[in-house]
Amino acid sequence: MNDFADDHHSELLAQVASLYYEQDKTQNEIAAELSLSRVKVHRLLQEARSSGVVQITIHWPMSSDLELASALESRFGLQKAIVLRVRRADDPQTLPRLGQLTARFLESRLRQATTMAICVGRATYEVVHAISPDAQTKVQVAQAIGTMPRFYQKYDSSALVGQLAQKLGGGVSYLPSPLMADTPEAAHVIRSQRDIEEALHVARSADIALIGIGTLDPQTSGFVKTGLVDQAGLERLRREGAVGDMGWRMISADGQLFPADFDPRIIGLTLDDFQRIPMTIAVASGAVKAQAILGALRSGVINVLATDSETASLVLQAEAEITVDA
Amino acid sequence: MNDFADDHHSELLAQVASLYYEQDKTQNEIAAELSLSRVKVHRLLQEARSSGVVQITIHWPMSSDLELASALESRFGLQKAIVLRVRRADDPQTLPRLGQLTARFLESRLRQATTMAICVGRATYEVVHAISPDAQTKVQVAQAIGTMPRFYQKYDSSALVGQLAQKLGGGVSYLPSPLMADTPEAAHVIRSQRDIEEALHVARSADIALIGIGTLDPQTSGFVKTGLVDQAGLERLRREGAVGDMGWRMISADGQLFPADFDPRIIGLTLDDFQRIPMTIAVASGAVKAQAILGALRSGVINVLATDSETASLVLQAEAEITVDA
DNA sequence: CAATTCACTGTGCATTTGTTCAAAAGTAAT
DNA sequence: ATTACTTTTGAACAAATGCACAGTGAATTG
Repeated sequence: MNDFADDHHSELLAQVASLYYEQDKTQNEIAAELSLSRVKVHRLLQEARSSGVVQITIHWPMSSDLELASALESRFGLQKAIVLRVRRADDPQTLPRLGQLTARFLESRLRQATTMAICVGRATYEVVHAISPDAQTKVQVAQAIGTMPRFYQKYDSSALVGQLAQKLGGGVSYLPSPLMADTPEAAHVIRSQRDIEEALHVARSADIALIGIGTLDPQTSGFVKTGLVDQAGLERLRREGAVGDMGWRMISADGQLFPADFDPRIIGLTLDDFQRIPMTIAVASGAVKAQAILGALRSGVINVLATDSETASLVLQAEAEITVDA
Repeated sequence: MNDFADDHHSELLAQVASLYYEQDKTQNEIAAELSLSRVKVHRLLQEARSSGVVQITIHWPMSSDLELASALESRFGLQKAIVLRVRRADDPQTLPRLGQLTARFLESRLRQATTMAICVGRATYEVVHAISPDAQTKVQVAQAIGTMPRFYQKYDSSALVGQLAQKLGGGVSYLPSPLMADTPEAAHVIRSQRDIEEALHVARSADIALIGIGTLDPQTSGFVKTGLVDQAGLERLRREGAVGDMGWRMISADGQLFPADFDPRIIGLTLDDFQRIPMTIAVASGAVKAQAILGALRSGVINVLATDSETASLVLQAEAEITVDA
């Protein structure tokens, strides 16, 4: 009953909105057509806007902040920095847009590549999502870390790998293993399996790697979301000097591998592996990631960083402060 | 150079649009703030709208046409008809919306199911796309027909199956075979492979099947898009009495399997297989599909039909005409 | 170099839109 | 049925918007 009435009402809203916005009629014309008063039409339009029946979206042009980019490049010796210019740091559109920008860069580099290794993550998901299916570069796509448990499906590693390979029209190398074994010994056994050894070898010998950077923020951390580490554990890691992770390898503020207790149990490429890959692209955006990004940049593992202007400023600022202190 | 200027211009457009539409400032206020004349602001807003920097979308409420639905149900002995009410038949939003509506129905039926078979297609893609990832029904998803060649990746059968299984949190049964073998003999060999026999068996014993309905219209036909049949061949099929296809099996106007020359070469469920599945859901929308849908309904293979009100009317009308003639 | 064109600008006025307010129409409780 | 209350309505006015047109200057052409 209520549904019925509601439905009719929002249908009216949509109808008025369509006449006004799509068919460019005046409120008076609409009022006459539907035999309503003009004021009523006006109120319906107001309601349509506020209730979301009419949605007005503004497509900001995507532009890079070249100044910040070259500042990052020279400061950290990067091959390339991609800095998406943003107005507000918390804009929910930032990550998809950064993905778009990064995807374009990646597409341009993929022509000369034969194998690409990828890690899961919200940011890398967006990059893969934004890759054009016409790219068709016949690049082999390799899963660089094991599959995570209980994670939101969208960011599942193997699915991401498959999707990308399909878009690029190339082969896939899955890493058929959990992300983390229960004990270091089990991890050793798993790593020594022929299939897994081979998959890791393929990933290691990639020309390009795409990874995300994680934080120790309990709201954001993939460690908490996957249940691999609890909030208390996260807090302890932070106290002991960890600032974030790259491909699930914890790093400290100075860019060294932080020896987390679970580190030997991870199945996937190590920081050294990533360092040996000719081009390692890290994507990360958001104020909370600034410290982690700084650590990642100092590690020397990254050749290309994609981020937003807000975060880039914070990173550069933090670097300047610490350098002055020292 | 030009890029730079263009970028600045559309940035201005976006800025003005944001101030006007998001921050509800008046054109006069904006003019003052950016030191432009009010007329200029007005013109920028016009340009922003016409150039697509500002996009206004109207979300029509989704409603079913229950009258048409029950007319279809009683006329063709369907378990259920889903009829999306549409205003214009050619609205590009129709298919996604129909997918949404069908997905909701499917989700409600999936709780009692253990296995679901699906066929590729634009319409079924939309249904799968609209399934909520929280559904988590642990249903096994089975690919009901082989994988097509050279098709737009988005509609690739195996990818669709994988995506759905992931959303539903259940297992997958791939059909590792091309859609069509080169000769009937080769098809026979392929079908007799253990893996394929098994995959077909899983699909056949599904509780629910989801299929699309194809037409012989050269613009729309998947046969032409995949290059399996050329336009001339399509024309010949039409002359000989075929009206469309379900899961790549051609049907005639009276709902019989039309014996196309390529039929024995297809690897996938047959019409008889689909008929034996307790609930076969067909999704199809668009005026060009009316004849094909009519044939499909008459075949008795379908238990549930999802379509739009426009197409539903055409189908009922065509049925009435032919019945009167006879 | 003048002439012509063309794209762009802003003034002034007509039209459209937004707001206010008092009256009307519901609603619920006594 | 009466009261006290909220909600909805549209007339009237104020504000904002849209448009036609004339003016400006830069670029192009004879």
